[in-house]
Amino acid sequence: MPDSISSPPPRILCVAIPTPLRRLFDYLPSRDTPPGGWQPGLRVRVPFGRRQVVGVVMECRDHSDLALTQLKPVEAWLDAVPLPEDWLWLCRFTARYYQHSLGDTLHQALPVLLRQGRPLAGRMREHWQALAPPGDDDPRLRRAPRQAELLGMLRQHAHGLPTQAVVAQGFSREQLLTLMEKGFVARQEIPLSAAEPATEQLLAEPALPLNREQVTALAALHERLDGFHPCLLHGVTGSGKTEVYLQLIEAVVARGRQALLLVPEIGLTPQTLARFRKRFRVPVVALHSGLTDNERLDAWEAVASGRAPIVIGTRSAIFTPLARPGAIIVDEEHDGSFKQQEGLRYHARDLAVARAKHHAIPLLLGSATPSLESLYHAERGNYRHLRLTRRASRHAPARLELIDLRGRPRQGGLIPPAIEAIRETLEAGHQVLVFINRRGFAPTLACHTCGWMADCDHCDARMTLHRQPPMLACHHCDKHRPVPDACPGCGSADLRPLGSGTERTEETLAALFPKVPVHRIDRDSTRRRDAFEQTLGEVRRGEPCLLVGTQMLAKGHHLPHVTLVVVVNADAGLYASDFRALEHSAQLLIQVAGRAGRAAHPGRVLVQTLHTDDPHLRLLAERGYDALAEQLLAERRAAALPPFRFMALLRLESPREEAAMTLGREAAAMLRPWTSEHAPDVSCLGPVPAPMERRQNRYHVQLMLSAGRRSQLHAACAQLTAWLEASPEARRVRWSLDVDPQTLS
DNA sequence: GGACAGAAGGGT
DNA sequence: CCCTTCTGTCCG
Repeated sequence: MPDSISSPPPRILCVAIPTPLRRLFDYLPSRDTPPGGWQPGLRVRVPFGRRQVVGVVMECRDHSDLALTQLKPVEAWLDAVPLPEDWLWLCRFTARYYQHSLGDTLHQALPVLLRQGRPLAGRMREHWQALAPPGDDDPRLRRAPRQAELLGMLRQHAHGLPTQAVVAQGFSREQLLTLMEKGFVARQEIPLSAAEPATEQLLAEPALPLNREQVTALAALHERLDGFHPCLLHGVTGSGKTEVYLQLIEAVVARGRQALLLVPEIGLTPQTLARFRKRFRVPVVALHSGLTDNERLDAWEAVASGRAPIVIGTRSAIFTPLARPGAIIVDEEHDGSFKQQEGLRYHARDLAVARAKHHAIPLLLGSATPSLESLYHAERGNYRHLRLTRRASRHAPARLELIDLRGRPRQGGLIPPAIEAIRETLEAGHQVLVFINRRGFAPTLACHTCGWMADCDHCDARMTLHRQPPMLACHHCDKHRPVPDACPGCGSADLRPLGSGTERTEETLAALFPKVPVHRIDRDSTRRRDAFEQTLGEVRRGEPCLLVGTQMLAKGHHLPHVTLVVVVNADAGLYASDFRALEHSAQLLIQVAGRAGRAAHPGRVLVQTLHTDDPHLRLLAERGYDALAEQLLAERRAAALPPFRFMALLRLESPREEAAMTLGREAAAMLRPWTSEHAPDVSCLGPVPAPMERRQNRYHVQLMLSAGRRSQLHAACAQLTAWLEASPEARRVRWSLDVDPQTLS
């Protein structure tokens, strides 16, 4: 030890490392000090074990609990300026709330290139400007109409355009390069941080006129642009929620602030994006899965620097740093895709609430079928409840008509009255949507001689029969095998598909209505990236046709010529063990129903069910989603389920059934006495086998914690994760904690 | 989670 | 005897 009186104490850097370990690691500063000194939020490259990783400095201290000789020095600093403060806050909050490793959280919340240690400052961007004076009949362009068009567009932008904007208009970088060679345009490299030229006019096209309800909702939002003001915008399909978002964003941006809009995974369509880009003259940054790593970093930087005032993105966009936060909007807030279902199991909508509160800015949650959580908050007055009940079209939303499946012959899952309605609709020159929530040809293959069924070898599940291409596939693991010619059990050739999936219904409909095109829309038919958009484009032209699809079709897409929706089977969610199943299937039914009759014609929705007398289904059909939601909330209250109690689920999985169960029992045995002393409000249920215990040859077990108070649940979760991290048995079992689980499966 | 080390199994 | 696979350990 050096003389501690004469030498200043060495400074220690506590660094968050991308590892599941829930702790920080101490390092000595490198010899080279960053220009602004050491401070939290700087990325550093550090030795970790036998490799080098990128970490983030979280604290600068004078002491370490470890001996100095055990500490390694930082290899290099990667940022001169710390990562954005609001982003660091959000990552800290997320890691704490979801009991996840901070290093891992930061890592996931960072664009790939920043994870890899790429510098953030000093990035350049290509910028293109038209050079030549207007001379439209230049011989060098006469045979290149696209280039002429591109040049024309560039001339309209006195300040020039970045490559990204040009590509967004449907031109290519190659065309720009050709124009440069011909001397029509000049290329410039400008620093990304250079401010965008100021736009005097915010709007590129005027806002749409609002109806009275929209005016009231917007006025309520305008009144409170400062401070945390959560609002639930509860509006039926087609009532103009998007226009309210647009005009709220306009107000936010006009005040020099930024707006963040979160949309469900399949909601970020080119149409949606086009609507926002057409409205505003300022840049609208879109964050979706199709971006390259470079584009993603550009977008991140554009928003973090404040250059881009509007961001639209899916779940992970909640982690975009905002230089001047002005409002957060979550569209279709009930949508399941906002919850990440593996690793860091965060809910983007819930983080949006926390973030808006932290920034003291308005929060707008929009939905036609709000989650019970949000309705509960609205009822208690925690959220302001804004309603839009009127549709833009003249027609009221279509009623659900329940039709009885019992004792009726089915063709591709459809019974005669449904087929008859389809025929009438097509003959009237309209389009039909058939909703069936199972892809493949049939849910399984069965032997009619011995009762054998195509079970998956690796899961407690049946294999789905596919025809295109023919195979048996398990939808819970990636296993597939050829379709057997004879029963593997008894050798009989009498193997028959059991039930219907999208492929079979498509086939049946094609046979029943040979003159009408049938489009199937599911994950299998839309593998190719543009296939879906292409089909939708064709459907929007309005010729009579049949659409067969899974929930991909149910959400968000505007299908103005569909006047009949048939739901092949509404029963899946009615009697499921999962306590949210009813809520989710009601939301889905209403969403599907919303596809019918949006424009000139009224719509019909036929719902096939074996349970026409089911009280929940009848309530939904007769009195609508809000009435059912009211009822479900009362049931949740009586059963002490969320949103009346808070929940966390410990999931354990192992190739050996006993290993997971044993660890679950030990965890419960540790937790029960601990909670009775420190968190008496917490109850601990289980461990029990998960609903589908075996998946991909791994056994799944769960332990459920619930509490009336968030703080006590949180304390118990912290205790549990700490115990698991220290437990030697836990290393042989894969475990994860799901705070506010969306499903129990 | 990832990298590695040492132990265990199995084939030539 | 060597090579692959499994299991346990540590990470500052």
